[in-house]
Amino acid sequence: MRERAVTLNDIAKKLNLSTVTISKALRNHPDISPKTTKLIKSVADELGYTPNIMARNLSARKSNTIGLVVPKIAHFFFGAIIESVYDIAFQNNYEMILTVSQESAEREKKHLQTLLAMKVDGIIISITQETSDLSVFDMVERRGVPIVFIDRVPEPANNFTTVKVDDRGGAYKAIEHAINLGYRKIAHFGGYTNINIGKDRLSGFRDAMNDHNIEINPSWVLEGGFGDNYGYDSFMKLYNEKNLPDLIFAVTYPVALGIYQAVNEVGLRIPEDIDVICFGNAKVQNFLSPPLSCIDQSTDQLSKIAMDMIFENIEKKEEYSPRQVVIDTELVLRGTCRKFNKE
Amino acid sequence: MRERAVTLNDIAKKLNLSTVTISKALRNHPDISPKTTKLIKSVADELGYTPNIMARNLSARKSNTIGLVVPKIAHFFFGAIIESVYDIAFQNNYEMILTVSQESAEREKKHLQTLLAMKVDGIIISITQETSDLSVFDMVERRGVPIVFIDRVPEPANNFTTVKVDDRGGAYKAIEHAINLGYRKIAHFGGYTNINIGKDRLSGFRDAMNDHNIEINPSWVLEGGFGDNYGYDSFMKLYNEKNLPDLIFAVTYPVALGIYQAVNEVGLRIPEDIDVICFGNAKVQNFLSPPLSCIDQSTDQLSKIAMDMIFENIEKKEEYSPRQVVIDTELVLRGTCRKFNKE
DNA sequence: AGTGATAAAGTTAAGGATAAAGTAAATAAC
DNA sequence: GTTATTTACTTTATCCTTAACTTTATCACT
Repeated sequence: MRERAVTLNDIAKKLNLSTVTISKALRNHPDISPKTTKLIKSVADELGYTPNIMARNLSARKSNTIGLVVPKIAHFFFGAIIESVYDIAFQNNYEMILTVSQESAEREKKHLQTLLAMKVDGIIISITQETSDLSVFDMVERRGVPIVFIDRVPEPANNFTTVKVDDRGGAYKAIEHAINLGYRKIAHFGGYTNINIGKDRLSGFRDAMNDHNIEINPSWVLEGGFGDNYGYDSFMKLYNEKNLPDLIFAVTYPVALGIYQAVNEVGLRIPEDIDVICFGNAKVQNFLSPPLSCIDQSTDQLSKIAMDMIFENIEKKEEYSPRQVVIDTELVLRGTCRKFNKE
Repeated sequence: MRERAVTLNDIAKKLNLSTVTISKALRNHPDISPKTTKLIKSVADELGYTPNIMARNLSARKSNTIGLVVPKIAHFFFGAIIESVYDIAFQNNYEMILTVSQESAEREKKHLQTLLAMKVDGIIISITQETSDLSVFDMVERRGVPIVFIDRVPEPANNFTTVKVDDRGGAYKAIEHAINLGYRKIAHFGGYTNINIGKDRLSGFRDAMNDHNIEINPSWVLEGGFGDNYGYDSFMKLYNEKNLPDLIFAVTYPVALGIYQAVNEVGLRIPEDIDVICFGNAKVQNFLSPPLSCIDQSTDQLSKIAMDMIFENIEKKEEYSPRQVVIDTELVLRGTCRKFNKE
């Protein structure tokens, strides 16, 4: 037996009141007397009323929903972002629509259109590796839907509201630390440089090396991915060329995982034979042997700031002007990149 | 400058046609002549029309949205479930609303109500550890909203549609394999037994041991969690008691990770000093040393079957009757649990 | 010429909730 | 005792789209 959902109208009929009175009572509107409100609420409870959110949204021109667009899910960083964005949304009585671009700019655009059509109140997005056409984002802004970029942001960013980590500074900090420990032969397995995270991490590496007058060996500066197979392949390439550095700075932790695997396979040891540090922190790094040191980028902080800006933007609307927030990274030293420094 | 979204009405006015004509044309309804349809579409394009999905949903009493309720996000298994459910939804032109119960039955209930209020067309859920009141699920069914349980299912399950892995069989297979390799001193770090996955994995362990006439050492059968700290603590407990088995069967892979960490800390080696196998497969297991063997439960298969059932149920509606699907597991041997068998 | 069928629109109502404006009765103000 | 203000509701209009029905025009056939 199917049960039709109870509507305001059903309650209204039962009590011989108008739908609007019911609506107001349930929203604690002062128009309605406490006595009636109480009565209405008890009847609503009894009938098992749940508001039809689509109708409410249509009427209110607001959905209490925020849309999230990420390039991937099954990646620790984005998993963590999704989780903390979700948590904050939930605490603020917002629902979240999750969409995944799978690194396709076309899908990304489609998702944004869908989110607009769904009348989300705000959008948080981490763009794809290949996103170059920024006009979609302008369109979103023209529609008056607040959009905040997180971690992977468009460039130039000045017209957009963005939060990201200090990629260049983080990389710089790590490399400088390594240099101070005595490392000289340092490689960088970098990502794509058309996206800020790839470019900035590379330039942090470069700057740190240059500032300390250490020559960069071009054959040690690779470029081309963020995944474990890229780390694996890159290591193997250098290994086969018998051209291994002392330390590899990996652009992401999956790249470092690929390195771990390759190192294991060829029978070398970390950190004795080859050492590794990476950008990005994931819980599993603790369980590797040795535990992997990294540059931590707080996903909680990123999400919190992004969501705060979204909420502020939703309230202010017209007067909100774009801003760019850059948050600090933290060097987390575990079992790698600790030369001369082992307890 | 804020732009109001273009509606059917705007197009209608511009062309001096009725809204309905526009609506029909854009949906390729045969009522409208190809010529007019073409004209309307071009104007819609030019004005940048996007349908208001909330209005459409309200009118159609259907949302093209499916709701997903999981206990956690930042866990490989659920991350993978989310990703593949999302992919299938996307391919079928559905959106996905993700909600996370954080293992709280109360939140779970609230999420289900929200999803109903949002008029999702179907719900996929993996229940919390503490869910005991099944009346919420009955309520969902009475509302005519298809609901499919995935992996963690209520018990008894006969009134519900469920997909899960053969937990008992998978555990049995692993233990039997270990016994055949010569392992005798086998421990089980189990989860909570009030949830099917904890209970069934334990009984697979028990049955395999009994069937091969191997006595179960009660002090090796622990119970109480699915997370890494539980694995860590449990190992440490046995270690301090100087009561270590040869092989530990961990109820989940995070439990195994905790074991890895503890083993490392006390300076033992896997698999030489103590060996591990776990239920559940995650990519990172390949990057551990040694790579962790496990019982693989195909998240893709689980999701695919769950979604197929949801779609079928959405179409059939009234006549759909609950069914329970159990899919097979696969033993994945990597670097652990391979005694006498090392190449 | 008159009937019927078909094509291509148009009209109305419904979906459920809410904002804005309106009304009647009770209370307050002077 | 008349006017102003509150209180507690009700009525109406709106959000935008779609299903179901109706109208008008055109053409074919007897």
